[in-house]
Amino acid sequence: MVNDVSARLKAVRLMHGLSQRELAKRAGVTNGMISLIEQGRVSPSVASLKKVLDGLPMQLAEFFTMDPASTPQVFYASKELVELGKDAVSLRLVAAHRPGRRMALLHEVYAPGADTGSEMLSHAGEEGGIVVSGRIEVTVGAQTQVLGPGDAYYFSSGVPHRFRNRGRERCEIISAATPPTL
Amino acid sequence: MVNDVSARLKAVRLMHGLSQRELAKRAGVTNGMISLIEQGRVSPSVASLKKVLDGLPMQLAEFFTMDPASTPQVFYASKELVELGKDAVSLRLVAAHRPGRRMALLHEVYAPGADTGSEMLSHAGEEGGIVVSGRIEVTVGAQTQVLGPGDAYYFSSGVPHRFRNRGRERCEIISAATPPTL
DNA sequence: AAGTTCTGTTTAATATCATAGACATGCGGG
DNA sequence: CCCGCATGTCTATGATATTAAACAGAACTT
Repeated sequence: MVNDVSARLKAVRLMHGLSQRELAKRAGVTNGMISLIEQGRVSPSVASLKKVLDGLPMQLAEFFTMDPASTPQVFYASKELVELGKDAVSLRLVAAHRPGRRMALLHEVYAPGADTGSEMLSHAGEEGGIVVSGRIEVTVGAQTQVLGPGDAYYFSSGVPHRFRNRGRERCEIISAATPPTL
Repeated sequence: MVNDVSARLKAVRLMHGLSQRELAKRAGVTNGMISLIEQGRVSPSVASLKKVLDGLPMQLAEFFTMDPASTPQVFYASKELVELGKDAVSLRLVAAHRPGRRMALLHEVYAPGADTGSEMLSHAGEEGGIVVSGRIEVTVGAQTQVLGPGDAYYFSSGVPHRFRNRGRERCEIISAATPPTL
C-alpha cells in the first residue's frame, strides 16, 4: 500500500479529472501548494489536507483507506454474480473478482426457517439492506423488528446482529456492506 | 462524526494507557507537541501525525476511520426511507438522517423513458446495484449494457455513467454507493 | 508566428508548526 | 513538610508549510 500522501493525492485528483488549479480553486488553497504536496516536497498539515480533500469532496478516512494503485475502471455486470451458499441462505456477490472493492453488494435469499445463527454476527464497518420480497426478522443489538417488502435497515456491523426467516415464504434482500467482508 | 484530530488523538492515547510523555518518547517527538495537538492549538503535519501514531502503533487509515465516540448503535429500519425525486427517477434513501454514514443505500425507480442525462455523472467512490424488476440501459465509460431482473453492475464512480429506461415498464434497482453522495 | 489558455513548477515573503526547556500542579513516601 | 516524580501546559526560537505571483512548456486560434 502506498502510504505516500503525494501519490495518493495525485491519484485521487486525476481520478476526478481535475487540474491542480481546478482542485486548488475548489479547495480554497493555492495551486502551488498542491504541486508541492504532489511532489512530496512538503508534508501538509492535517488541516490543509482536509481542506484540499473538501474540494473533491473526499474524507480523510477514505483518503488514507483507499488504494491509489488500483483503479481497475471496470464495469462488472449481470451474470457475474457468485453463489456462496446453497443451504438455507443463498448469497450472490456482485463484482466478486474485483480487487480492492470498497463494498460488498449482495443478493441474499433466505429460505423459510433460515437463520444466520444465534451466536450473533459482529464485524467492523457498516451494512444496510432493502427487502425485496417476503418477510424477515432482523435483530440488531437489543432491537428486533420484522421487515417486509420495501422496508430497510442500516446499522454498524460491530453491533451483534442476526437474521431469521420465520415465515413460510422465502425472503429476498439486497444488501451492501463496507468494508467488504466477503 | 468527530473529525477533530485533537479529540481522536487523545482518545487513542488514553485507550492505550499512555501519558503524553510516554507516547512522545515512543514516537520520537516532544511531549509539548502532543499537548498542543490535543488542545487543538496546532494542526500537525501529516508526517508528524504519522510519526506520533507509529508510537502506538496505529495507521493513519485506522486513525481517521475509527469512531472516537464509539458506536452510535443505531438501527434504522423500514419506513425511514426518504423520497428524493418525484420525476422520472424516484429515489428512496435508507438511513438518510444517520450522521457519518459510510454508504448510501438506495431504492431507485426509473419510469419508462427516464434518463439520468447525457452529461454523464461522475463523482468519487464506487457504486453498484442489482436490478429488481424491469430493464435498464447502463452506460459506464465506453460500455453500454441492458440489464434485467437479477443482473447487477459495479464500477468506480469516477468513470462517467448514465442510466436510461428505454422500455415500456418501470425499472426498480437497489443500489449502494460509497462514500455517500446523498 | 504571435496570442491565448491550459498545464505543472519554482521562488521570496509570510504564517504556522515543532522543539527544548521552563513552569505549575498533584500525588505518595519519608 | 518537603522531596521526588509523575502529570499536562506554556513560551521563545528555529524549522517547515503556505501563499501569491512569476515562470516555462504544450496545445490550439488567429
